Amino acid sequence: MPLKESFFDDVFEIVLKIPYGRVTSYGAIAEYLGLRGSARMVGWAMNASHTSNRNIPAHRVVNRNGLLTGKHHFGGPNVMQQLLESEKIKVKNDQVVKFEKHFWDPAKEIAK
DNA sequence: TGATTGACCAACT
DNA sequence: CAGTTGGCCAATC
Repeated sequence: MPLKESFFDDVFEIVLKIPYGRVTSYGAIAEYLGLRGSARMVGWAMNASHTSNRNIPAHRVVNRNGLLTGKHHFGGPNVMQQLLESEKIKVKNDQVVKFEKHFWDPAKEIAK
């Protein structure tokens, strides 16, 4: 088991562990990795997710406000919202409804 | 090789 | 209350 090849792989692992109908935030992932403050890197990882061989449900990752900041990176402005609504997650005004309810904290759920 | 930017967040002014 | 700054790491110019 090699060490972390890169910061992105760790992010992908976590994102892949997000259960159906749940969402998390960039900051939560970064913080779980002990990189609080580098939430921007999580965004970069998401940007690279589409190049990864794995299918990364990046639509389950939103900003701290539950806002779909990266919706434009899905190939379309509506794609992200559509994907979320497909998982019974309601999105209104580019924002996840009841975000706190759908919020999935890796630090608590993964329980390393 | 140095400077800039990037799907963020929190604190400070 | 809104705009600015600092912070973190990696990739692009």
